[in-house]
Amino acid sequence: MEITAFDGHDHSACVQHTLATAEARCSENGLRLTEIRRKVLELLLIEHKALGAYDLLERLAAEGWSRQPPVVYRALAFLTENGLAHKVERLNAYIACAHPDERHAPVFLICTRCDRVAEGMAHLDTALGDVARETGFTVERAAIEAVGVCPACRQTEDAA
Amino acid sequence: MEITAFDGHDHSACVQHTLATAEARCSENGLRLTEIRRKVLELLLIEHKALGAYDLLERLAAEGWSRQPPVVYRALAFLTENGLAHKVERLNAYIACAHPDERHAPVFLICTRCDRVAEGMAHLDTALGDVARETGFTVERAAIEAVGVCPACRQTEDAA
DNA sequence: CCTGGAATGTTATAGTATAACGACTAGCTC
DNA sequence: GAGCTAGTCGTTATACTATAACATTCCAGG
Repeated sequence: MEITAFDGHDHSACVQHTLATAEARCSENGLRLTEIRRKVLELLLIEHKALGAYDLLERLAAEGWSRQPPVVYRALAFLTENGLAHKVERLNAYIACAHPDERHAPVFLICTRCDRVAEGMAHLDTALGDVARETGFTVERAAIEAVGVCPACRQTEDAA
Repeated sequence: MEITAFDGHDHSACVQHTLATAEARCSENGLRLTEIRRKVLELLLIEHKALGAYDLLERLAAEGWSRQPPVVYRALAFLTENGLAHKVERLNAYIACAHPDERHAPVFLICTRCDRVAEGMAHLDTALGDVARETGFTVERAAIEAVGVCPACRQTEDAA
């Protein structure tokens, strides 16, 4: 598993690669990655952290789009429904999917110090197997959200 | 692990027992389970499902409390901070903790058909061990939220 | 073409949550 | 018991998040 949010990495290449992947996946599946949807995904990728809907809306407005909430909520709905982004429920914020190629239950590691969010993957069987089996509950989708301290912030605090 | 939400069980006994446990825990720890906090916990226990803050507020108002949002949000903050209730982020709703005695990461099984929510427990090591180890992220709290179909609803649908 | 479904623009409103401040109370110290 | 202090509660106002509804435009397939 790769988890890049807490590492240094070539970010502009990472953005371009993910956008290209998203375009490919959409055209394969007959989905329309329209200009605004692409732009929202790009904003999420560039920022590389979770952004609130109204924060995104400001950035869209700065580039000439309308400032009406449905503008951004519709784009986010498209992206989340098609596995290109996730909502981090705990933050009421949205983040580009870091693993769009693989079917997975997202695991969000939310740093309470710097607000950055890393996305890992969990296998549902591992995380939920026992519970689901005992209850007979059929899991359709799941997410794990953990709050804590990322390595960088921990190091800073330990030094202090 | 006991998971009672999808079973039949003696509900009034279950409510009384949990309230008694909560009182005991609070007095042990020097916490004040005031009248309104106790009432909110009782409402959550009686309903045995996730309730929205404003839904709770209505019920409180029906029993003579003020209808101002802070009334219920403050009680909910107390209950969630002290492990007596949880917020189900996915639903913006609150539910009494089903396992107040044990330190755990809650696992919510949210039925999309009947809206009932069952709470299981996960061990953080199991659910998050790999991810946390690889990244060096220090997990403070975590929750798993799964949406799907509960056994009762599944049976109904299979029959149809 | 032209037409039907998808996407977008816009207005309005619904739903969720907290800031801020004053009044009151319980428990503590002297 | 008087006075202090921290916590709790009542209230007003407001901030933040999200969607309903409907008109208009776009565009792929017939």
